[in-house]
Amino acid sequence: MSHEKTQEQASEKVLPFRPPTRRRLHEDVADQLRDAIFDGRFVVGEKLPPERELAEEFQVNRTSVREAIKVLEGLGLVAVRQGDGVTVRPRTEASFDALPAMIFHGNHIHLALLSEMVEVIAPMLLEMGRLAIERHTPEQLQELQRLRDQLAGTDEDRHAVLRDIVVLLSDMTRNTVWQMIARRMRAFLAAAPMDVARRRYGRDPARHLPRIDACLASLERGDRDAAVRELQGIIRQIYEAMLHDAHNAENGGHTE
Amino acid sequence: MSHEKTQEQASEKVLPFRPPTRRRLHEDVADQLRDAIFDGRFVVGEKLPPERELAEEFQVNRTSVREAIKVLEGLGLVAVRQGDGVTVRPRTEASFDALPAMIFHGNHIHLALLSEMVEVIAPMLLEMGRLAIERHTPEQLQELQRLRDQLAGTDEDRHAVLRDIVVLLSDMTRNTVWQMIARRMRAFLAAAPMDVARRRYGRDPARHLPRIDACLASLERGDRDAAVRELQGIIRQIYEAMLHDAHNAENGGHTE
DNA sequence: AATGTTCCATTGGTCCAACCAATTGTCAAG
DNA sequence: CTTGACAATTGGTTGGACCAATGGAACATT
Repeated sequence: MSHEKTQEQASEKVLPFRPPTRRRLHEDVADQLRDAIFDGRFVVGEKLPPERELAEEFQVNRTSVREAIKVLEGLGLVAVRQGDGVTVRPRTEASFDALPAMIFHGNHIHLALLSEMVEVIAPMLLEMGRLAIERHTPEQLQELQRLRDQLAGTDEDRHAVLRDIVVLLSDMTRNTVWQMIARRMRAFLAAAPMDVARRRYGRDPARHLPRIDACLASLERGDRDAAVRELQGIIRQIYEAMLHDAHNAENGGHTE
Repeated sequence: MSHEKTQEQASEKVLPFRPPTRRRLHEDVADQLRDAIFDGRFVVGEKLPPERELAEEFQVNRTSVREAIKVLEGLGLVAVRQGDGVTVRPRTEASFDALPAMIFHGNHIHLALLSEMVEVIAPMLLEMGRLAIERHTPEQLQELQRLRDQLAGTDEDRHAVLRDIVVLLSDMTRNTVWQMIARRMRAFLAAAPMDVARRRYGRDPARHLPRIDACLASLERGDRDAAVRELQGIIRQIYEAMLHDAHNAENGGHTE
């Protein structure tokens, strides 16, 4: 396994160092345009200013603007037509990959959309876990135990551990597509500035430990149905907590 | 509703005209490179030839190569590092949007991956339908009836109708994320040259009509649980048929 | 021998200044 | 009113130049 040497190993033993991620001009431009679109500064169907104008506005070369627009096009946010211009596409046509930015908007959180996202992710996790319980190998189970212990530890970034668990679950399914989804999910969760909700409500991933242990125990007994039931419990717990937080935040002032 | 004028209306009354899809150079380059990666002509971790070399190879300007690489980067297929080069990333890091090309490879179909895809899509459709049954409006139900009749009709492209049904279901969920997923799904299904399997096995979307009618009947009786059960039946039918086809094709020669 | 330093070729990032090509609206001819 | 030619607008492509980061090789230091 694990011939993935690119970014996989980086999250093997995670230190709190963030990669210097040198920023390229077109990325900056793309981000600003993206935010402008989500802000509603450009309405759906509206045209962006012509490239030459944007280049002048951003004080960069037209090339950088063009590359930025390539990114937006890839995200499904705009449609480009020669001779006509660049028009904003409806949100529902956007790519999955655009969701993090749609939801986490600087300091602001799009709570309604976050709730909908959770509503989608929850059943996905359940199905993924169901398959994982069915198809895992002993080695993977051992690895899961290791992560469980990390979650109990005090030095670790527990949220990072939780994300790794999700990825491990997807590996257990032996399904490439689930693996892809889980990795995108990890990116999404990592991008989430959930510290806000966490600090306010004092959530800690470690609170899932009892249920996780119960699930693992069921697995070792060979009782897969019981394991699935426990899994359902865990996911419902996470699901309801997130919705609850979102609802509270919605009523109790902004998340800034 | 329906302020989405970009591509929504196009699929409203679908004529068998395919848009002239003006092809840009960088798209062609991107496609070729993408295929080369999926073909294994570039191994994971390997570096692509430098931009200048590729430009010469493709007989295009370096700019076009760069824009192509932006696209691949957006799909999560490659990682770009200044001074180092462009390296191929592991498949599991790829974006959802890369899946169609990963599976439908010119004349060839990646059957194993297609099976895994179906395994993922099936439970998604089920959950989507469940929510749709819960939350639909009378107008949407009426629209669904209309589509059902189209499916029974003889003039329509029945597979297109089926895709529209999926999108309508997602609209019924009132969940933006499901809507996004469904629209990407539609694109995926539309890109699928399933004619192959269809012709070989004589599948026709209309064969789902009895179950669809049963489901709609349950809904009108107000019996949502029964409707969900019928829905499960439909999805299982589709699911098993697809897996069956894939398995048969795998054993019975190539799909070319 | 091991380690740290300097230097340089390679490679992506950005810029500029043209010109090509498609789209759209205008306006005159029919 | 319709048609078709024209011109302005806007994205697409090109060639060439220079900047900036990386990684390895040669070299110096310990």
